[in-house]
Amino acid sequence: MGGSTPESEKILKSLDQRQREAVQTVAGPLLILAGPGSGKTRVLTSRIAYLIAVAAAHPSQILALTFTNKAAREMQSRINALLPSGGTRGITMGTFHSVMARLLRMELRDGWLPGYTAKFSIYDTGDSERMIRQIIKDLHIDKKRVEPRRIRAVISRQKNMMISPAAFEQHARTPDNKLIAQVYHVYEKALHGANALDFDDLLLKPLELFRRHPKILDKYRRRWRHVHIDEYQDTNLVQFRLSHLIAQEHRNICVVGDDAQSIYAFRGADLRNILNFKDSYPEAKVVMLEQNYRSTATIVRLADRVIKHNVQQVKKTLHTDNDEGAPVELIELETGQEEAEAAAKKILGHCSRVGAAFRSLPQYDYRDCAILYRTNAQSRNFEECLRAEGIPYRVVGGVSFYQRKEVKDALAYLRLLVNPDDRSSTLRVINYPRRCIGLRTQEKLADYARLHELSLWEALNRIPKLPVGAREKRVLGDFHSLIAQHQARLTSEPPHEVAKDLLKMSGLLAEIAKTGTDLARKKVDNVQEVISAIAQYTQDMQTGTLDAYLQSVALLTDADEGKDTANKVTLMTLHASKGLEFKVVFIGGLEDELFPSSHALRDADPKKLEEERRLFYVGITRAERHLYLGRAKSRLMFGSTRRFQLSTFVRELDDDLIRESSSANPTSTLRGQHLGGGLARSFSSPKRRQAFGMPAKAPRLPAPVGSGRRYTAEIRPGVRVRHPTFGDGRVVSIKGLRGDPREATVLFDNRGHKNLVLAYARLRVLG
DNA sequence: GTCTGGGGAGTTTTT
DNA sequence: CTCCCCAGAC
Repeated sequence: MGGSTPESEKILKSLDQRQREAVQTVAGPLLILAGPGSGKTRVLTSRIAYLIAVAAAHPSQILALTFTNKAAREMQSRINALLPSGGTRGITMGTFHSVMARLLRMELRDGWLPGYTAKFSIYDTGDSERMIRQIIKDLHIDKKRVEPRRIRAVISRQKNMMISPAAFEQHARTPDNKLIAQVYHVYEKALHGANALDFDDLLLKPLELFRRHPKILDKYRRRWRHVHIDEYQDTNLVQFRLSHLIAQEHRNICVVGDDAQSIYAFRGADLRNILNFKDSYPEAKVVMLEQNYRSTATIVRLADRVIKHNVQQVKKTLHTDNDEGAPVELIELETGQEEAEAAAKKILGHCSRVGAAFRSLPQYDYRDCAILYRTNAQSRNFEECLRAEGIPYRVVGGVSFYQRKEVKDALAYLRLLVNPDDRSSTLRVINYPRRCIGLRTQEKLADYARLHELSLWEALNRIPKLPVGAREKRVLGDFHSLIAQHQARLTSEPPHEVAKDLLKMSGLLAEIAKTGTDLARKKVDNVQEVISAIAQYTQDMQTGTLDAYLQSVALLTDADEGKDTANKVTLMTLHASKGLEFKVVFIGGLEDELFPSSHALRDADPKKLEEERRLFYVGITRAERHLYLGRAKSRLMFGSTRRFQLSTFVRELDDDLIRESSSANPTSTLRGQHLGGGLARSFSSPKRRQAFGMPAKAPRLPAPVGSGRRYTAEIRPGVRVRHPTFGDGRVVSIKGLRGDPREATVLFDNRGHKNLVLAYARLRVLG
């Protein structure tokens, strides 16, 4: 193994001693405990390349599980770069969920799991919730008592812990849990009846498959001789069992993770996987990677101090040889808008030629900057400010392409083609667009189906027998033949052609286009894009089937879409930032109840608080050179302005770690730079503001509305405004503070009076 | 039975 | 703004 070849030289060249040790351990269990910025992705990719180049493993023997699809793609291309001869094709790489979905698609063809076919639908959280809502209705449960959202979460948690409906029912003590157990039962049956798998099933079903059919397990044990799992701290019990089943015989399993970066406990991630790795693999070699190559010493020190406040953790000492770098700045301002402006100014300071030159710092690209926040809702302020400043940006998450309503509707039609038993999709489109199949008729259909243990589609196959009137039979028949016809065509014609026709014939495209607005056109374009995506995906007819497309699309996440090639500032949640790095990072909303979230504070559960602190740690360690922490003293939340205290996470830190600063005016940052180590005071108090030549009162909410610099403050009675769908009109009255109106009554020239919530309606002031 | 429109509520994080 | 619910019109 020690033999040195040109390829192994190349692979090992860029690594330090510890990293090399990890890479060269090619057999047996290996646990790599890697701090942030320690080059763990590099180690993982080098190790895989090394296995292929030096240890002569065949690529197809390698299984590499990543946290996101994007990480898998990146890893693939990095490995290819290390192995100029190529030959990496055949590596099984992807997220746990996507790899298992592919496996199921292969194996379910032969009916290994009764009732499921290879054309199963994948239900996302929304679909699951929809099902649960339906079940609650059927069971006549009062929705006020246990809301569907919570039920879904509880059920998911049980599935993550491999607790069956029966087992959950046995241990259910509270009336709520007894109710949920009941729903859980029906939910599982409904999924099965719909030939559908939720996210948890994508992992549970392979487990079941392996248990029931040792032959299949054996096949994969022999196939995947080298198992790699990245972000191991965020795996759950099912994932542990799965990987253990595959690896326990050959024991070539390499896991990489950092307990301090575990931020997905709410989703079932179980730290015991990484903490107790040695229990399952006592002979495991452990390599600690503690040197940080990413961030300045200042940032590393801050991260280290933050995480020291957690009791629950493996002792690790982060260190770095990097330079001190700039101080971390805490920016305290009055409102969320000002905070967003400060972020924009800071970014301009780094990315504009003037700003960078003034500070005699290297000029960065927009793509080197990121704004991170706790909740998706916080992106709005930042977006508006960046737009007003003309700074290009992209928002990761939020409403991503595949989450838009029109896209989901289109996908529901297509899912129905592939898997007609798909109940959630049926209910979604059976009366959309309107075809006179009302709730009563749907109920009767569902009742009939339940009585005879049929799926909705199977019930539709027996329309003459349904207990509905003649008119209803006709409309149901029309719907049935619409789907059936296109389904038949799918066997002989290209999928995108069939999809195009179905979306047209169903009336969906016309329904979306109906209003004729710009927004409508955009929605139509989105649906067209789905059709072209299918065309592209199914070009390779070997693997590119419509069902494969639909299944892969269900597993796409916001973090996967990013085209990093575009020179734009990245906006995303702290969760989505995991694994990424940026030269300049701005973390916004460092206030109690926002970050840490109210949930973590309210429950006074140290575990939850510690997870939030780890999230802060993750955010801090994304920064390579410059880190800014933003905080607003009051913030608009749920429609009213509330005061917030500085985040516990900042208060608990020693003062010398962070420098206070303010960028309420553009030069203050620049000035602050020349103060050296000294403390630039916060500009938030009137006295201080005046001392720095600023108006004593903080300017009132300059909230830009829509594109351009239109502020809600300008909206007052008598003003002419334009609405994207209602056209022009005149403001009659406003609700809320003067200068900070919340709602406006507008008399439109063609539409009469409308009440508009300004936070949502994209009103533009005319003139 | 079905459709329309007004009213009310909704925001942690996500494979 | 979007989703859901409910009353009342057709």
